[in-house]
Amino acid sequence: MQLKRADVVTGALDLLDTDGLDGLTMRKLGARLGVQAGGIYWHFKNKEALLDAMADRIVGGLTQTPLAPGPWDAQLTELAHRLRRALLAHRDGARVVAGTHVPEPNTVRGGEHAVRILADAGFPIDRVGWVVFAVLYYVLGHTIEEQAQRAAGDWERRVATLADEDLTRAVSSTIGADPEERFAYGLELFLDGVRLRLAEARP
Amino acid sequence: MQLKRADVVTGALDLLDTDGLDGLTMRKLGARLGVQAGGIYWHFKNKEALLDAMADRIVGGLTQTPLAPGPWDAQLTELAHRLRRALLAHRDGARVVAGTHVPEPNTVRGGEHAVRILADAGFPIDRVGWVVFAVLYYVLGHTIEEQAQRAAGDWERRVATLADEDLTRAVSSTIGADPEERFAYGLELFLDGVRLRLAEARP
DNA sequence: TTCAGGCTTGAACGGTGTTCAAGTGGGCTG
DNA sequence: CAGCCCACTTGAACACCGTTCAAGCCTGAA
Repeated sequence: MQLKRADVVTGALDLLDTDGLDGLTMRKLGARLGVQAGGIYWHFKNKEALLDAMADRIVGGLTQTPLAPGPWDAQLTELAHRLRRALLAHRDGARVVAGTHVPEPNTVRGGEHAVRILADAGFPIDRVGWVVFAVLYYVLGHTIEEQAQRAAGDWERRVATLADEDLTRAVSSTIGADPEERFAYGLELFLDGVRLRLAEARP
Repeated sequence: MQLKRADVVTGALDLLDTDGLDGLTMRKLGARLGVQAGGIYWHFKNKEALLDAMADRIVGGLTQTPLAPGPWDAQLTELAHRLRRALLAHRDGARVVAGTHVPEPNTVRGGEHAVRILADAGFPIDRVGWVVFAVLYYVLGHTIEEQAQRAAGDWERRVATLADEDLTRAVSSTIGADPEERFAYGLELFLDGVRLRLAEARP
């Protein structure tokens, strides 16, 4: 049985989970697949193309099970949470998805979903994309940081040297918080703005 | 006159502007500074440390001129726009700042500023950090994409193949929009959420 | 003028992504 | 069943990367 395109992606995601994005090397991937490094280039013209395929696989399950019917804001919240969970499912998943912006099928499908939710809710169509991208930036940024545990330690060390008490409390209450609760909070901030504009836009 | 730490950072930012982050190489930087590549390691123990210093320089001017007195939301808006402009001032500036999360002096100072604005406005202190980071993720994400012109062309090509008309309009009205206007719009979405919570928190 | 030490050299090391002619082997065709 | 085709793999090379380090240079102080 020879290697198929999908097998390479699966192996690459395995390697990503064990070695992280910085440890994801064509030679190591070849070894895991029982293949020479150069052989991978028959399936993908680039490492970047492979990363794109990995990103698409990561966000693949997003629209697998249909969203429960309900108000638009509940649906959008659900979609954002699904995205975060999909990113967290693989080590450095957020970095992989953020780093590759060639829109592959699953990515497009996810975006389409988000657009339809807002459009159906009556949101001005030429602002829908602005909202979707803004939320996307937030989700990616939050999740990248969430997976970067590195930063937390540095901030913790730095916060001890701070004179300002408000700053100290703000930082420590942030790095000590439950990530999911923090994520939901920031998302809700956004949705408030969307609700406001939606109320203005329609009777 | 020998090389000083600050000269290396200046040269690195010059090279960043001409060659981009991916073209920023220790050997090329050495050539620009009239120095062998290895010599740079006397000033910075790492390329990462150099990138940290570059990031700090990029956000250096943020709190240079004091913010005009006024309501908290105007000040926060001004700070966010300053950050965006600072990131845009150098090629790939957003990627450089986003990629390095070791908090150096200027970064801390900027965060301190944002925290104080919200704290002085009466925002619950243990939620201030959440808001600041959420806004930061948005600014970085938006500006990275803004500097990645690559993506726009890909989306443009992809949008032609889309069946859904709403999606087509949403995408084209996004990539065709004035980036600054789009940036301000997304930021305002956030601020609406903050205003709402501020109104609830105090009499 | 001498000396110390801040700064630089030059070469090497191990690793990276990528290319490509040459080979292999599994499955269809005659 | 024989043979061939071509999808796939090899193995070696290429150019470049970040990083290290002994050895030297050059400058400013004594």
